[in-house]
Amino acid sequence: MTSNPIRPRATIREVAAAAGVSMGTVSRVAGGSTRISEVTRARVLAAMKDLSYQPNAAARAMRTNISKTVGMLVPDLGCPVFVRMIAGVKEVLAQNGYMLFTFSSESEVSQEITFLQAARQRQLDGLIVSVVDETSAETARELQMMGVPIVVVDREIKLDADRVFVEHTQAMEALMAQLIAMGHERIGFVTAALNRPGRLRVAAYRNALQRAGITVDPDLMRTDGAGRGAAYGTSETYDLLTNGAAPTALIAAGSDFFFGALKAVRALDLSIPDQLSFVGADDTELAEIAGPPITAIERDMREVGRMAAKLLLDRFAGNALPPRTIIQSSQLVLRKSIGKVQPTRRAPAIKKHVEQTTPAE
Amino acid sequence: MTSNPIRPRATIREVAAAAGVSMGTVSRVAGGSTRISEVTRARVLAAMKDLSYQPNAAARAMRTNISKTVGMLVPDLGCPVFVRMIAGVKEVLAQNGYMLFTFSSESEVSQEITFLQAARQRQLDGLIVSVVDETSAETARELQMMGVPIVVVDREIKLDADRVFVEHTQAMEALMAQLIAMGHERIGFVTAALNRPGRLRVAAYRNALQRAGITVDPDLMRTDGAGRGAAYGTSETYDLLTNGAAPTALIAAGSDFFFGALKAVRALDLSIPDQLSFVGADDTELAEIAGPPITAIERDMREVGRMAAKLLLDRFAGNALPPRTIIQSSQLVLRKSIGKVQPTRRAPAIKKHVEQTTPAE
DNA sequence: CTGTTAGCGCTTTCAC
DNA sequence: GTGAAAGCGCTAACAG
Repeated sequence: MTSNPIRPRATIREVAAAAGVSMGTVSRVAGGSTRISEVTRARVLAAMKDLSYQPNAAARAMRTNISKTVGMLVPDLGCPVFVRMIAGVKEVLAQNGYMLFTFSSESEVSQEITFLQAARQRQLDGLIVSVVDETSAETARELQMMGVPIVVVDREIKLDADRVFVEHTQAMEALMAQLIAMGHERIGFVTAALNRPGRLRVAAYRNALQRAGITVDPDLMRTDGAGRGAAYGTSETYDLLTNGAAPTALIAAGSDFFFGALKAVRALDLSIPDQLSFVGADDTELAEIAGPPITAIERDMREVGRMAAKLLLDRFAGNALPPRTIIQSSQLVLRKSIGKVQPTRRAPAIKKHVEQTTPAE
Repeated sequence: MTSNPIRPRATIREVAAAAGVSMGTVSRVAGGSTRISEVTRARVLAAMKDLSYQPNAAARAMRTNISKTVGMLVPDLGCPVFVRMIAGVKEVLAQNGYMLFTFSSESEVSQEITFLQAARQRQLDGLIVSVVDETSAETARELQMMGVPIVVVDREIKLDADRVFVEHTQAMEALMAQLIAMGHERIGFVTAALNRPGRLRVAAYRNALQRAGITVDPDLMRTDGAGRGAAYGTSETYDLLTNGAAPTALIAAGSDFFFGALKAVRALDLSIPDQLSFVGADDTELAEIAGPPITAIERDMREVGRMAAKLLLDRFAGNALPPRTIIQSSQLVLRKSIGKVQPTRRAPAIKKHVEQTTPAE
């Protein structure tokens, strides 16, 4: 029990000396090799514990080209969708002795590039990525050069990689069918159509309307929110609800737009669903707890994370099949925030944006 | 522009050969040394780009003992408080060329230990930690052995390290004063008192009551939520509000208890603030957007993150002063969820827990 | 200003 | 079953 909190970290050489064996033997014990006598193994283990030895990962990685570390790139840690996915990834990875290195790009391509370069420098064994912008050539190039297995989550980019996709169309169509059945014809839609999820949802929105014989009013579609976050949800919702013929129902897809749109609805003091049917997406907690509980499109991102991790582990194990794609469903969860369209439509009272925060005295 | 996407990563030796210089020269260029002629620098840079060279971080770290990487340990990525702190830390670190390696322990000490060991193996240059449990001896031991600068955020653990603390007492006392002034005497309190924030808040709660001459009713205090998350908030709130003499006001401190408690209030269909004054903490977004907006204790965690990162960078720069402690204030943000106590107190109607989610047909 | 060289701590043949 | 030795890719003296 000689603990040396000051002295620099013990090396394999010191452990070897302490145990009276060679460095090679210590390495074999550390690596879990079987071809070691029980007595020496015990002696080495004791020495390791005594010196609180931790193998130097850098040295090991340099020798073996294996870091037992996976990198995960997400655009935003403030979005519950990604937080859940991270939890799922970590769950599977931890069971297999891998560490997860999570990085949020804060929705900036430049940060994304920085991370990918750092990942390459650190020889991460694999990557799970959900990029900010599918169309970024720079990101694509960086990804191409990684030289390690990659799993792409819910993004369409040209890359030799496994994919986990979410099925966005069905839930969106179910939602539209529901709203249309309730008599809604003017349905506002706030989202970002930059990437796969938004693109599919926009397509489903248009298709559903057309199929129902309802003219698509471009003014009701605010699908340019990429990179603008909750503020876009707030401003567009405010605009939709106060300018001209307001929609009778509003869909805000994406956790930030969901939040932002709800904020505008609160500021206008509209009652849900009496004055406005409101639908969110991607934030189960908010949907459950807002007053009233809000109908939303949701998906099991934890499971998506698990799947992504498994695909990656499979590659680590040497699987060399062509890229695979796994598809995970999403659900429409009905809550109290939508209702039949009122026969008499009111034009919402135009109020000023209200600061709802009063500082403590 | 000879790109070799297949070939393994270029080494410094290949770059040297391509540029017709020695490895040492390449290393100097990569390291940004000034003592290099402009012509050779240009040649080397060209070769690097051509081979899309990225220095091997493992090799570099092994040689220099510097990884330009900081580790950050938080208990829960689902808590907005930590997400904001991470953003602040990253902001400052990125400006100084450091990468941030974030790890969530999912409130499990065992995961925390795993991370700390991994951090030691990877020679992270420093750590910013918010531990799950201040009393965990195992965590303390692990931290002691790190051998690199550490900044502790809002936790009281015996450790030779810089600290950033949040001032919890004043906001809590301001809140209690406000509630008491509104006539509340039975004030429920749901939280976890395991760590510094909870402990201080509980103390402030008691003190405020005693100072006002109000007997502290232990049955109103549910301060054992550590590790039990939102479910604890829900069950205790439900219990408080349905058993015996219900409180007229309820404080749920901690983002998960805030959420959980609000869920119970929704299930009981109590109107805020008419039937119950309700106060949350640590989740500004939820507080802003719940119907009605909810009075809450909040703090600028992004700034806390910035401070923590600066303390760490200061140590990297060689500052050897004794440990410092920085204190960041917190605020009581008044919103519409609290009000004067009603002269006639109703006993809340006892209802069953309601599942509020109806699956799509 | 630039080339040469000796390791950093570890794993992995290859002998014994 | 164990030891000895050769590097992995890089940086930091030390020469020149």
